[in-house]
Amino acid sequence: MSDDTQGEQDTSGSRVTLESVAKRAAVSRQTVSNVLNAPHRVRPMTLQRVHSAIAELGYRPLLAARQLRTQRSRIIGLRLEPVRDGINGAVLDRFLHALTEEAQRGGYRTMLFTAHSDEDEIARYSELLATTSVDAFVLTSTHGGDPRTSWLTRQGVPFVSFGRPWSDTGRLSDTGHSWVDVDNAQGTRAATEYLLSQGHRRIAFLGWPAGSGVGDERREGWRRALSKATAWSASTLVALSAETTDSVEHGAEAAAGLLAAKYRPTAIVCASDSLAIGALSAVAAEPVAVVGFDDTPVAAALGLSSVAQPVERAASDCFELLLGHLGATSAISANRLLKPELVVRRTSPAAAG
Amino acid sequence: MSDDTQGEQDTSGSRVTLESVAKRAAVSRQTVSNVLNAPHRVRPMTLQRVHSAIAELGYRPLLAARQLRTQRSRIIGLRLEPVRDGINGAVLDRFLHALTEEAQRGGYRTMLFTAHSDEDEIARYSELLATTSVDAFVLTSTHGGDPRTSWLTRQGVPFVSFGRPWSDTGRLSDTGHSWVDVDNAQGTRAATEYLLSQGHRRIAFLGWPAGSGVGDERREGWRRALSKATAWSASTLVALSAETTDSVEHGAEAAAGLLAAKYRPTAIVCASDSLAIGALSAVAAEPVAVVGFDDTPVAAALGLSSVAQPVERAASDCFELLLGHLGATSAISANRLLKPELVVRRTSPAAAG
DNA sequence: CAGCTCGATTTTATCGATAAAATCGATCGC
DNA sequence: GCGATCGATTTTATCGATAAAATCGAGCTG
Repeated sequence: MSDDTQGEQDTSGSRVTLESVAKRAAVSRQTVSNVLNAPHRVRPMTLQRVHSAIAELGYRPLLAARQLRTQRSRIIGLRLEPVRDGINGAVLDRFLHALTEEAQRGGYRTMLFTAHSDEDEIARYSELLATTSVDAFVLTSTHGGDPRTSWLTRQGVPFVSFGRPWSDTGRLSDTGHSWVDVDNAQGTRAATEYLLSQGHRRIAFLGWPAGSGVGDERREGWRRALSKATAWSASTLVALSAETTDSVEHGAEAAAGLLAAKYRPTAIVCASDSLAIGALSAVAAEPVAVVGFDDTPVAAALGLSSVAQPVERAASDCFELLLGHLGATSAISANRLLKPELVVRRTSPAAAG
Repeated sequence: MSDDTQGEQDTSGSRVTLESVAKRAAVSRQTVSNVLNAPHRVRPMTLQRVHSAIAELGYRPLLAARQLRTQRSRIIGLRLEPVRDGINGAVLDRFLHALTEEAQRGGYRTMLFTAHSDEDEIARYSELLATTSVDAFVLTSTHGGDPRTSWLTRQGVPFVSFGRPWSDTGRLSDTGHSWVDVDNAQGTRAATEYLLSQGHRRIAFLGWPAGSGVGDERREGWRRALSKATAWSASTLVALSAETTDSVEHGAEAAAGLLAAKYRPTAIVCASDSLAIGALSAVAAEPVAVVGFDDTPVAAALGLSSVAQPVERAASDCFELLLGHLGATSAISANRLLKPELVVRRTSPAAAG
C-alpha cells in the first residue's frame, strides 16, 4: 500500500481540514491558519509542531473555502485568441506558457476563456468578476481604441496588457494602465543596422498598412536607421517601402513589386515572419537578404533571420506588475519596454557587390 | 451613470447574493437556489418571479461558495506543454482553443498548469485535486508506458486523453480509459491513395524511428495502401522508407537520401509537416510530390499538401466524454476514433511521366 | 371527514477557511 | 506590587451557497 507520491494521505476517506490538523497539533484551528498565512504571529515551537502535523496528514487548504472567505481566487484570467495565421500565434503560445509557469511559481493559476470580439471579452470579464472566478487579467493584442482597457480601469480591476495602449489613430496613448511591451522600432532598427554593417545600402521595408501601431513602429525603426546612415531622400524611402496585409501570399506579391521597382533593394526588412516567408519565395535564388520579425518556429525551420521578442521575460514582467496591483489597494501603473534581439540566420548574407 | 454592459448592478457596493434575490422575490434563499439548480421543483409562477428578481439585480452565483458546498469546481485542468518545435505545437494550440470554447459553452472552465515531466505532472494533479481546484483532466501527448493515465485511473479521477494509450513497445494497449484520437493510418493511407490516383507509383515514406506509436501508425497506413495497390516487395517497401527525428533539417537530409537511392521516389509521404518542409527543400525544383501531416499553418503558408486532423471535433468529443464521466458515478470508458482529411495543395502534383 | 399523499416551500445544518475580537499569562514600568 | 502592555492563542462570527429534513396546505381516498 505504499504510494508513489509522497504525502499520499487520506486512506481514511475523509478530507484533511484545518480542524484535523489543529487536533493533531493540539492547537486551535485559527493557529493552524496563522501558521500558513501569518507565521510571525506564532511561537517557533508551535510553528514547528503544526508544520509537522501538516506534513504528516498531508494537509492542503481547500481553495474554495479560502476564496469564499477572502474574496480572492488567486487566479489570473486570460483570453485565448483564435489562432489567426498560426505563424504569429506561436508568440502568444510561448507567452501563455511562460505566464502560466511564472504564475504557478508565484502561487497563482491561469484560467482561460474565449471571446469573439472585444465586447464579448468584456462580457466575459464581467462574468468572471461577478463570480469571483479571477482576481486579475492579462490582456494581449492591444489595439487602437481598445475598449477593454478603459472598461477594466473604470471597474478598478487589476490588469496588465502585453502590448502598449494605442490611440484610434495608431499613435501611442497614455491611458495610465500597466503594460509590458517590446520595443518594435528598436527591433527593426537593429535588423536594418545589421544589414548596413553587412554592406547593404538599398534596404527595403515590407510591412502592414499604416495605422496599426505595432506595424507603424516597425516601419519607423527601419526608416530612422536608414535615414541616419544613408543619403536616401524621404521620397526614395517611401519608394523602398511596401505595404500589404499580413500573409505569405501578399508578402510574396509585395516583395516581387519591390524587386521590380526602380530602386531594386538588396535586402528586405519585414514586419512579420509571414511576410518574410513570402518575400523569400519572391526572392528565390537571387542574393537578396530577408529579415523577418517574431522569430517564430517557422523562421528557425527555414533558416530565416528574424527579430526575436523576449517573450518569457515579457511574461514574467507582466506577472510581476500584476502582483504589484494585487498587493496594493492603490493603482500605481508601471511599464516595461523590452529590447528585442536580432537572430541572424542564412537569409541575411552580406551584400553581393 | 448608464453603463455599457447590461445588468451592470451593484451601485450600492454590496454583493448581490441569494439572500438579496430571495428578499426581492419574497421567497426563501433555498427557493432561489432551486430555481437555478432544480427548476422542476418550483411552481411556474414562483419561477418567473424569481427569474425576474435575478435579472433585475443582476445576480450571479459566487462560484467559490457553490464549490465549497458541492465539492465541485466545474473546472477542467490541462497541462500546457512546452512549445517543442512550435510547428506541430500549433495543433495543440488549436485543440486548446476549441476545448476552452466547448467547455465554456457547457458551463465549464479550463485551467492551465505546466510540468517538466510526467512525474511532475502527476504531482500537479495531486495538488489540484487536493485543493479541489479541478474536477477533471484532459491529457495530451499520450505515449508508451504513460504513468499519468494509470495514476488517474487508480485515483478514480475523471479524465479523457487526446491520443490513444500506447504500450511501452509502441503498440496500442487497452488501459480502459476514455480517449479521443485521430486515425493516423487512415491519414497516410488517404495521402498515399491520392498520390496513386495521380499516377505516382514509387511513393516513399519519411517518418520517425519505430516505437513511437503515432509514428508507426502513420507508416503503416502508407505501407498498406502501397502494398495493396502495387507490386512492390516487402524489401522494396523498406527501401522506400526513411526514419529520422522530427525536424526540418533531419527531414531534408533523409529526403535527400531517399532521392539518391536505388528506387528514386516520385512522391514522399511524411509523418509531419516539419519533415515535409525539410523534404521540400531537398526536392527543390524537381517534380517530386510531398505530403505532410497535421496541416499546420506553415503548411498552408508554403502550399504544402498535408493531412489535417479534425482538431475542433476532437476537442468537443473530449469534452463530451468528460461530461459523461462527470455526470455518472460509475466509470464507463468510451472512445472516439476520428478520420483525418487530406488537404491538397501545390506540393502534390500528378506524376511527371 | 380523518388520514394520507404529494408538491411547494422553508428551516436547519454544513461545506472549510479567515477576520476580528476576546482571552490569558507573562513581563514591565514606576 | 498593581495596572498597563504585549505576545500568543483561542473564541466567535462570517463568507454564500446547497443538501437534507421539516413544514404546510391542498387534494385525494375510503
